Amino acid sequence: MNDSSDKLPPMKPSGIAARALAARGAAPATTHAGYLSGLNDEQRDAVESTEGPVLVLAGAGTGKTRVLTSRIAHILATKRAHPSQILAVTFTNKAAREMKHRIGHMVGQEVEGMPWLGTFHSIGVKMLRRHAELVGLRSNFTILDTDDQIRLIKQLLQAEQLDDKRWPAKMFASLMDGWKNKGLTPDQIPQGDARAFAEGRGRKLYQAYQDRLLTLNAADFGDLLMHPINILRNHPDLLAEYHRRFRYILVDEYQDTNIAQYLWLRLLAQRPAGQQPNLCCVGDDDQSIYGWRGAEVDNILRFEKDFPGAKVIRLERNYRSTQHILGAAAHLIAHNEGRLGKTLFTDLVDPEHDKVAVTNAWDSEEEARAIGEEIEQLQRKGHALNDMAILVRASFQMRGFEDRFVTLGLNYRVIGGPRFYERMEIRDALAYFRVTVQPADDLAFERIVNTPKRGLGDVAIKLLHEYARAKNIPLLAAAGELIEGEEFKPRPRAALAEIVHNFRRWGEMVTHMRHTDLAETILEESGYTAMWQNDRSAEAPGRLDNLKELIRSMDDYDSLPGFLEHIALVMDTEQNESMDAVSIMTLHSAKGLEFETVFLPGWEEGLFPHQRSLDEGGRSGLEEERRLAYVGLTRGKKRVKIWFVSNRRIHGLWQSTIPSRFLEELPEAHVEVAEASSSYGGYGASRWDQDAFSTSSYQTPGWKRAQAAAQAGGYPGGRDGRISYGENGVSGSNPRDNAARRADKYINRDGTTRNEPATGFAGRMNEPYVAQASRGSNQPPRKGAGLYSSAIAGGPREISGELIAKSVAETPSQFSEGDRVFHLKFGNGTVAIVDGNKLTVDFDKAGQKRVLEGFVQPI
DNA sequence: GTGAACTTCGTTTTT
DNA sequence: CGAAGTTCAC
Repeated sequence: MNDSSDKLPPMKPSGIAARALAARGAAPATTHAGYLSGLNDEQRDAVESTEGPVLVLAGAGTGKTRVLTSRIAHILATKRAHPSQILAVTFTNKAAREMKHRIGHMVGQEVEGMPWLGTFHSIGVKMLRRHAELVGLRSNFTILDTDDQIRLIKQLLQAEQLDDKRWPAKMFASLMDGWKNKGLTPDQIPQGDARAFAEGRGRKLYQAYQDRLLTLNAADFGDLLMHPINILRNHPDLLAEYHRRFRYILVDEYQDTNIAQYLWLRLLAQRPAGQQPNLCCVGDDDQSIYGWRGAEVDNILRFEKDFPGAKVIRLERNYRSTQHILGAAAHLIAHNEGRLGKTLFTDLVDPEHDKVAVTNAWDSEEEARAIGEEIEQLQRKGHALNDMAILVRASFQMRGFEDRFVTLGLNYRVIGGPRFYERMEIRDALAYFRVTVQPADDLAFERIVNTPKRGLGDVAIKLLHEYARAKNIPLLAAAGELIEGEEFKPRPRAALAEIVHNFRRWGEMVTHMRHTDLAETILEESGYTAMWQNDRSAEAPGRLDNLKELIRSMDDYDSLPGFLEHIALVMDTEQNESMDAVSIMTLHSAKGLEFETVFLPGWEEGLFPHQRSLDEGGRSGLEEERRLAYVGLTRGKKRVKIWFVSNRRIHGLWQSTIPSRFLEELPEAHVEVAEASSSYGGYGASRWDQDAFSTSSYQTPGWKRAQAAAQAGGYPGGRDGRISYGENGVSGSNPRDNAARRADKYINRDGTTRNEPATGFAGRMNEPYVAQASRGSNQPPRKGAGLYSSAIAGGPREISGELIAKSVAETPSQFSEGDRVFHLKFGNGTVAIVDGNKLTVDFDKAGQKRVLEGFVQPI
C-alpha cells in the first residue's frame, strides 16, 4: 500500500502542469539532441516519421505530448522546416502553452519563432485578421463573448416579434453554434434545420445575425473558423500560399475536432494528386468526450480513408498507472464498439499495488465524509493533497465535498467553474475598455450604460437604439447627438451626457496615458469601483480583488488594444497552485491531468452514466459516458477509488439510486469491493426494519417540512462526521445478503446481454432511473431503511471475469406476479412483473409504476 | 427604473 | 432544494 514510489518527489512541483510534466517521465533533455533519448520504439517512430500523413493513437498516459513536442524539435533540429513553417494546433491555450514551453526546453530557448503554434481559434483569428476584408470585416474586428452574442440574438428575436419564451435566445445560439461547428453558412444549412427554429425563420435569423456582426465589425467564436474556411475555399491563391508555408502540420487531440476544424485542416493539408501532406494527428478515440459540443470521433476513425497510405502508430505503453488501474480501464472501455482498438500495458507491476476500490456509501453526505476521512488518512501517511483529486460527473456534486472539507479544514481547490474572464465584474470592466478603444462597440456599450445604475433603463436604451438605427450610427454616437436635444428627460440626459463625455475623455487618454493607469481611472471615474465598494454582499470584496488582478495582468501587455486583443482568446488565468490542496473537478476538465490518488464518486445510474446522455444520445451517448469513465480511471497513477451511494438528493428530493452499470463492467481481477469505513456503521439492516421503513417518509407533506428540517439537522454525522448511524445502522446481517436480486438477463437489440431491462433506461425523458417509490422525500431515508444496502447488485455475467458476480448471493425476490402490495405513496396495487428487486406494479389509483421492492409491503 | 416576489428548471465546456 | 431568470408592484 505504501510503496516507496509514493513518496513525494524530491523537488516540490509547483503545479499541475509541472507535475504532469515531471510525471510523464520527460527526460531532462539537457542536450539539444536529447529529445530522442528516452523515447520508446513507437514514440521514436512517431517522432521520426516526419513525412506523409501519420496518425498517432496515443492512449492515456503514453507520452502523447512528449511525442508531439519531440517531433517538432526533431523537425527543427534536422532543419526540415523553419519554426514559422510548422502549423501546430491544440484545443486549449493551456496545451499550447505547455507545448511551447517544452519545445523551448528541448531546443534550448523559448520558441518565440513558432507563430503558428496555438489553438484552432487563435490561429483562426490570426488568419482572419490578415484577410478580414475578404469576408467584409476590418482587421481590427472585435471578438464577441457569449454574453454579447446572446444579447444580440435577443435583439434580433425581438425585431422579429418572436416570443422569447417559446424561442429562447440561448436555444438559437446553440443551434447556430451547431451550424458553425459544421462549417455551414446561412445558405448552406439543411432545409430541416432552417425550419426548426421559429417556424422556418431559422435561416433568415442566422443571416440577419451574420449581417449584424459585419456591421458591428465583430466575429463570434464560430466565425473564427468559419471565415477562414470560406476564405481558403474562395481564394485559391491564398490557399496555395498557405500550402507553401505550412510544410508540417501537427494536430493535438484529434478526436475532439469538429467538422469545421476538420474542413479547415483538410483545406490546409490538401496536396496535388500523388502528393501527401506532412500531417501528424495525435489523439485517442477512447478519450473522445466532447461529442455533445460537436466533436466528431469519426474524424479520427476515418483518418486512414481520408489520407490513404497513412501510417498509424499506436502508443500503448503506459507510464502513468498501475496494472490494476489499466486493467480496470481496459476492461471497461472494451464494452464500447467502434473503437480503433488499443490495449494499454505497463511494466509497473507490483503485488503491493492497490486494486481499484469500489465502495458504497449510504448517501452523498456519507460519501463526502468517508472520502474526506480517506484523504486525511493518506495525508497522515505523508501523501500530499496536491496528489489527490476528486473527479465528479456533474458540478453539483462538488458542493457536498466542499462543505465537508470546509468543516474538516481540509484544503481543496475547485478546478473549472466560472473562469476569471467570465466573471461579471471582469466582463463589465472589459466592456468599459472596449468602448474606450472602440466607441462603435455597441454590445460593450449596452452592457455598461446602466452599470452602475444610472437610471437608464429599457426606455432610454430603446430610444438610443431607434435613433442609432435611423441614422445608422453607433449607440455612443447616437447618445452624443441626443444629449443635445430634448428627447430625453433631464435626469437620463444628464446621465447619458456624463457617459458620453467620459468616454471621449478616456478615448483621448489612450495615447498618452499608461494603459494600466487609464484602466484604473476608467473604473474609478465611471463609478464602477465604487459600486462594488458600496455593495454589502459577500462576493463584493472578491470582485474588487478580481478587478485589481485584472489591472495587474494588463501589465503583461503594452497597450490597451493589445490587451483586449489577447484577452478575448486567452482568457484563463493561473490558479494559485502554491498551496497543498485536494483538487475537485469534473471528469471533463480532468482530461490530460494525472494524480497519485483519484476518487471517483457518484457512480450511479442516472448520474453516471448521466440520464440525459442516455436519453439524447442513445447508444453513442452511453459510449461517450463510458469513455468519460475511462478518462476518470486513467487519471490515477497509484490509487483509484470509486464510490457510489444508495441515496442521493436530486433536485432537492431524496431519491434512491442504483449502482452504475459501469461498475458491473469492471474486471474482478483488478477491482475489490471495499467495505465502507467501519466508523460509518457498515451496511444497512434488514429491509424490513419496520422503524426504518416508517421513518423514511417518502412523501412529506408541506406542513411536515419544518419537522423534516429539524430531523435532518439532527441527522447523525453533523460536525464530527465520525458518529455512526446509530441503531439503524447495526445489524447482524451480511450486507451483501441484501443485494439486489436480479435473476434474469435481458437481451439487448444488439445481442449483448444485460441485467436490467433495456426499457428502464432508454426513452424515459427527464427522469432519472430511480425507483418511483423513493421520490418525493425531502429527508434522506435512514440508513437501514433497506433499499440498496448491498455493495453492488449483480447477477451472472456474460463477459467472464467481471466484477461482483461472485460477491453477491442470488436470492429470489420475495414477491411474485399477482401479489397484492402496499406502497406508501401509490397505495395498493398488484405486482405485474418481477425483475430482481425491481417490481412493476399496477397500482389501483396511481397506475403502473416501477418500484424497488424495498418500498412495498405485502398485504 | 428598481427591488421583491414568483416561476422554472436542473450535464459535461473550450474558444 | 437553490440558482437564475421573469414578472410585478411601487
